[in-house]
Amino acid sequence: MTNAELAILSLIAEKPHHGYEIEQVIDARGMREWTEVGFSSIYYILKKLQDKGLIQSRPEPPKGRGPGRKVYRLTPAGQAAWRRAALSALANPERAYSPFQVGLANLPQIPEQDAVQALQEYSQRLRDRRDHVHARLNQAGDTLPFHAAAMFDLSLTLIGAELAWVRRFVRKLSE
Amino acid sequence: MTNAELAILSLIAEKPHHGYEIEQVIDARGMREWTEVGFSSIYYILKKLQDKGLIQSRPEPPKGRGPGRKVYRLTPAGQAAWRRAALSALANPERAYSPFQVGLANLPQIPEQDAVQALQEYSQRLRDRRDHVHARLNQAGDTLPFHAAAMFDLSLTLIGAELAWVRRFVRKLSE
DNA sequence: CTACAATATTCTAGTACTAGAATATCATAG
DNA sequence: CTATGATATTCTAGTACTAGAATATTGTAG
Repeated sequence: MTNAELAILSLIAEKPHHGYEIEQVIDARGMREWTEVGFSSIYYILKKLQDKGLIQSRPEPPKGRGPGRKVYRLTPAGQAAWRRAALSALANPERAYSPFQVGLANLPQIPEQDAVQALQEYSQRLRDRRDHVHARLNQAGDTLPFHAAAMFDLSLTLIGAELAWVRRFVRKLSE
Repeated sequence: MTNAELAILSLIAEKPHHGYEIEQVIDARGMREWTEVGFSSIYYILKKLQDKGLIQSRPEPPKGRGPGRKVYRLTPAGQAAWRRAALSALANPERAYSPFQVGLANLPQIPEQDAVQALQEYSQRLRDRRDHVHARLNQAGDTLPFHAAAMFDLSLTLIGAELAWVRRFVRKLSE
C-alpha cells in the first residue's frame, strides 16, 4: 500500500466520505504538509482501493448543491488492510531520498563560493518552513488533539535538526 | 530534473561513463543510501537525458570481456543543466513525505498498546539503520573525502533526531 | 429565468519509473 | 573447443500517479 493510498484509506476508516469531501478534508487539515496527493489522484486512488476490494461505494441522492455523490466506506477486508498498513507505517522507518544529499554529492565539482551561497539559501528556506509550521501550530492553538500536536512537533524537530546541521556545515565550509 | 536524473548526470559530470559502469559506481559508493535508482532505470534515464540533449553517447570497441560500450559525456547544455540542478538541490529544501507521519495521523483509531509496540519496533529499526550507517562510515575510515564524510554525518544527525523524538513520544504515550 | 458559482465525478493523455526477461559479446577454465 | 560467467544493452509490460479538461447537477443572485 502506498503512502497516498493509506492516507485516503485512513480518512475513510475514520468515517465514510465521498471523493470531493476527501479533497476538502485533506485541504482543511493541511495534510499536504506530510502527504502528497493531488486532487485528480483522489478518484484514481479511490478506484484502485475499490478494485482491491478495500472500500465500497454507495450512490447518494443529491443534497444541497451539486449532483449526487458516491460515498465510500471500508469493507471488512479494507478494515483489516487499514489496520495492518497503519501499524506497519508506525513500525517501519523508510529511507528519505532527498535531493539535498544528491546536491551534497556534487560538492567537489562546485566552486566553494557558489556552494556556500546555495547552502545559505537552503538555511533561509528551512527557517521559513519552520516558521510556517510554527505559525500553523500556533494558529490551531490548544484545540489540537494530542496526535496532531505531536505531528507538528515532529516536523519542527526534524527541520530544527537539519537546520542546525546545515549551519554548522556552512560555518565549516567557509572557514 | 528528478532526483534520479541528477544523480546520474552528476556521475557523468565527474567523468564520462557507460551505463553498466554507472550501476557499479552507484553500488560501490553506496549511493542507494540516499538515492533511489534501480538497475533497469539507468538505461531509461540515460535515454531521457540524451533525448533532452544533456548527454551524448559514443560507442567504444570492446575491451576485455563483454561487448562494446556506449560511453556518455555531457554536452555543453548538459554541463549548464547539471550546474543549475546541483545548485538548486543545494538551495531548495524539499518536503519529505514520510509514511511515518501518515501512521501518526491514524493514532486516535489505534489501541494504545498496539501503537506503543509498533513505535518501539520503529525505534529499534531506526537504531539498526543508524548502526548500519555508522558501520559504513567506520569501514570507509579516514579515506573519505570531506563531502562524503559530511553526507554520512547528515544521515546520522537526522536519524538521531528522529530517534530521540520517537523515544520521547513513546515515553509520553505509555505514561 | 438565466447566468454563475459551487459541488462532484470522469476521462484523456501524459510522465516517471521499474521488474525482469531477452539478447549479445567476449575471456577463461576445463 | 565448449560451457560458463562476467560484461553490457535493449525490450516488454506493467504500476503509480498527475495535470487539466470535460461533463454534469443544483442553488442562488441579479
